[in-house]
Amino acid sequence: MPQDPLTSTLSALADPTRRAILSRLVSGAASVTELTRPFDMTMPAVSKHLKVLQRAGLIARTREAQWRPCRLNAGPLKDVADWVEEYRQHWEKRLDRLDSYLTELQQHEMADKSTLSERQRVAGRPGAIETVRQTLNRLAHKIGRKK
Amino acid sequence: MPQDPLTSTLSALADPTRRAILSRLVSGAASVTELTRPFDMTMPAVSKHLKVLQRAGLIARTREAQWRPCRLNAGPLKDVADWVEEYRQHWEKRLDRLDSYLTELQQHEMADKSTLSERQRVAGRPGAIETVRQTLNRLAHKIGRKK
DNA sequence: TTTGTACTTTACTAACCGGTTATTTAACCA
DNA sequence: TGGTTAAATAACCGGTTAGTAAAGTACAAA
Repeated sequence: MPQDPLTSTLSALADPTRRAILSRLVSGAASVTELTRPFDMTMPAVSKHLKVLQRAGLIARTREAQWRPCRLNAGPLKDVADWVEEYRQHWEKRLDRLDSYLTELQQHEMADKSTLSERQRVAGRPGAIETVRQTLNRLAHKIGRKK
Repeated sequence: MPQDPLTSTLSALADPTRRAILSRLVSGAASVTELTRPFDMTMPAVSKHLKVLQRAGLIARTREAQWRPCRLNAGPLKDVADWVEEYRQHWEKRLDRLDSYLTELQQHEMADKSTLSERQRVAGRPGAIETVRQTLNRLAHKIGRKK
């Protein structure tokens, strides 16, 4: 079952051994033996990691006599960078004070809602403050970071 | 066994459902029921995903009567952005022609090496071209992208 | 042609993952 | 009090993953 590219890239990266391999390949192509050396691990294990990286398109392999050197292919990392970039405004604390103030208000709004039994059914749907927050987010997206 | 933060963040992101949850939380806090709605999945399943996100520090949970609203915490995403940034020069094809030319040379170098049996033992250790490439990489790092 | 080197493949195991149903906890409401 | 709702927890299941040891493949060296 082929998963979408971003998922397979992130899965490949979600392993410290594989990230170390990529970081080694920054300084140039390397054989499997050489890639195995720094790890407390057998060669077949590294061979498997390489297959994962290859299926994610993060490395390319050629044939050179009895060696099968790997070289880095960073292309898929751009997708990761693009994905994470969407969240930059959320970790840079640009509008943070206002945002946490809205969070406060929102909690009170939810609390108020829950005292009205009839309204309970629509709990979880955006209220007025939520709407303000969304507008704010869109605004921040526009002015904060030009795509 | 607690894995390092970057690993647990990337593992959490390596699932389309969890990424969709994060993207939903951009527009504000949400209850588990609300987060479950868009998916063809039971609430316990989503609850598990939320636990993974929480352990990675990507969401925070509070208590509001019988609801347990989640809100986004993008902090750990900065680490991902920082990690991937190290590879930007490798997907932007700035020095690409020169790099692939060096790759060519390097392959010949490896081939030449393998004709000298005595030198075989040091196969995989950087040769002259590799050294050039490393210098080039460091240079590109300095001029290509100011941290 | 034999030997050695680099690597892959196979077969296996233990742990983990993503989902399920059923049960339990906790808060609100009538 | 007893009933309803939100969510978590427990127990389970099938598929995947990360490792191993051992056998197989392909090329080079002597």
